[in-house]
Amino acid sequence: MGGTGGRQRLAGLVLKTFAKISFIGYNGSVGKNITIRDIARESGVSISTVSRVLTGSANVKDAKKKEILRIIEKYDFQPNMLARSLIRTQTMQIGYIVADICNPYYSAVFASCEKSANARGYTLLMMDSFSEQKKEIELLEKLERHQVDAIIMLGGSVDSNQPQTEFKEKLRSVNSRIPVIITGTMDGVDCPRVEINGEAAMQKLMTYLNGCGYKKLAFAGGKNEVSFTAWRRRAFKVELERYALPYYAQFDRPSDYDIDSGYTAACEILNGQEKPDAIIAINDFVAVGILKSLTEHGMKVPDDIGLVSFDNTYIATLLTPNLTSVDYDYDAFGEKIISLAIDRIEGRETPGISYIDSEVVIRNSCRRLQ
Amino acid sequence: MGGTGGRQRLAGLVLKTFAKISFIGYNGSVGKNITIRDIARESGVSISTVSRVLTGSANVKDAKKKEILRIIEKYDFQPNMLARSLIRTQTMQIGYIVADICNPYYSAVFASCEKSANARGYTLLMMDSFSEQKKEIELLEKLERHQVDAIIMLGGSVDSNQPQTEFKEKLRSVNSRIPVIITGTMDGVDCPRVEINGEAAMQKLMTYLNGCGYKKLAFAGGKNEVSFTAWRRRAFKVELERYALPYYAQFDRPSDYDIDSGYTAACEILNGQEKPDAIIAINDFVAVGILKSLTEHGMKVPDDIGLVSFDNTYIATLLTPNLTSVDYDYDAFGEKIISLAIDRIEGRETPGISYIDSEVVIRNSCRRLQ
DNA sequence: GTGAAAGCGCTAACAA
DNA sequence: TTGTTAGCGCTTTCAC
Repeated sequence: MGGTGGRQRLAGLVLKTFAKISFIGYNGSVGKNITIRDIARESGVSISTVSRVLTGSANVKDAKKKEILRIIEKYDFQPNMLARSLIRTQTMQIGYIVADICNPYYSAVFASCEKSANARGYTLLMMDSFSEQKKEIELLEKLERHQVDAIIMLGGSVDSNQPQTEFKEKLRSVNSRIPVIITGTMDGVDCPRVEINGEAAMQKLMTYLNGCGYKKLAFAGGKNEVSFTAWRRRAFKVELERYALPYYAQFDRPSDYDIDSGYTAACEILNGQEKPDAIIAINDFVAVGILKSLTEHGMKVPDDIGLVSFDNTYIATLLTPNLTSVDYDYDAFGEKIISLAIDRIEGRETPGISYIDSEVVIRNSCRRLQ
Repeated sequence: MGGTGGRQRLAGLVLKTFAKISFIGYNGSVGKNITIRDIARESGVSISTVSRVLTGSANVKDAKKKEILRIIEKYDFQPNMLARSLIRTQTMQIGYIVADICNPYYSAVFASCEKSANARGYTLLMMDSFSEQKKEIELLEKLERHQVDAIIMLGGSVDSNQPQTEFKEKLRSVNSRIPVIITGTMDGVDCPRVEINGEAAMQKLMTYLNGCGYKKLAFAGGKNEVSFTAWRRRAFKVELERYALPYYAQFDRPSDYDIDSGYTAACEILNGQEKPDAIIAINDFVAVGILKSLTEHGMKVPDDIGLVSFDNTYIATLLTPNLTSVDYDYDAFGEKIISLAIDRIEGRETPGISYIDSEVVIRNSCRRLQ
């Protein structure tokens, strides 16, 4: 390549020839990728000395150091991380596969992870799987090609309790070479898992509802194929028993995780003669749909009926009334995920499963019954 | 390194010695990074031949190709992109700096960009600047170190019309080496820009409102330091004149871009004797705050007052009533940004500025006045 | 159709 | 404290 910047190479052979004389590169600047070698030449030292000031790996005489830094500054030189990573066999990058970054729950967790990762010198390489299993497998491969130091997976297959042999096989294979951290309850794969303590969350919520005096509880509770959902449904029943509350089969509705699905579930719940006095939504989106349906049925929240949900995304504060919702400690969530990843990267032992705590954030969608 | 996988290196010298015999690596697997060399050896060919089947750059005899692919499959081998990128001086990665990924507007644009980029063989390297200028500068440097082929910036400094010399200088410097695409209206830097056509958006909205028969319009319109905001405010006044509608200074309020700020602005607007008959919010969050305030003032939307906003994020569909909001063509937005980036990467000419169209999505927050 | 060899930009022994 | 050198894993001439 000689004097040609790499970027110009694409322009083809003709340009390449030009380049040796004077290539007018992108934006009219002289196209030339500065390297450590150029810095060394202009500073009058060897490349190792430049490398030393770049990495701080050894002492360099102050005068030289100053001069080198001056030249680096002069060219706004940034060392090539590809080369560094190649030789260190460490990229300081962590892959991040998420089901849907537009979902506020996932973006909140991501933002928290990004902060924790950055604070520890790592960069996240985030990719959206759109919950497609084929895409998840592709992304695992892509991240491996990019030599990420670890991979984090949120949502999608790792939240499912269906078979999905192909995915598990790939996950196992990748995980044998790169630490993979999953959230969600997928088993049969030897990755550290971070999970919201769903039973505890449901317990806290039910304690609150029982304290309010609600007796006839409905649950728009997500799909049973999603494992965390199945667990919450189980916990819901356990808690009903604990407080000696009746279980109404017609109030226990499966749902998807979006607004429409909440709307439909609420319509079904409100269909019969008997009405619940409070509804639990599996997440804030479902609560939105429920609220719409309630409004259409002429029922006021919280006057006529209580409404609560899980996740406490900012959606809960968007609604009128503001929604009482179960909050997870998102900061701790991200921190836990990242520190697990780094523990694995650095060869430390990690617990097979870690739980994230939750807390009921009380707003205005329930009231104290007499 | 010999037989030791890079990842284990961190464990220190002791392990390194072990490694030569039989290193029990991560998760109990034998730690060894498979390389093209291993594949070549086991397939009985040279590394160039393996490289050829990996890249498809030249013909390889079918029998050999099959055997090589078999061995690749056997080890689930993924070629090291660091090495490939280093030699090709091209990473097929595009850096993406965004002000706040948790904001649904930004996450929608990002998701669209990600799809377009992937479809064209590129990967996005997304980083959150949290709107901090210092962080933005750091991220520009980081992305340059990572040798991204281009950089996209959304929100933060590129949306500001304040001085910010330091940032502009860095941006100019980076942009002389790597194509940088910005959204927003920052000038004085020679980057291709993609912008929502704010005047057209305001025009369409005002045409709609005028058609409904609204006469006394209020505008909770964001900060004037944000340049797209300033443009919209200007357009707002132009449109008032066009339809011969009066301008009420007390109805033209600055705001931030969040719920609370919308709430405050609405309170100020509703403070006086005179009331507007419709309020325009600079984005959906602000509309949420306005709606809260209206509800508290006992005003019903759309019966007593109209409410519209910009951005048409999913928030617009969360509210009751569903919000009429100006939608941008998000698919086209992402596609435009990415294709500009790739045009620049590949050395093609690009327009200095490209506009994105908008469209009023009519829902239930306005009505036709008599 | 294939292999040998040079080298992308950097780090880290090893020598001096 | 510094320079020389051998690679990291791959692609790509160049020669056969």
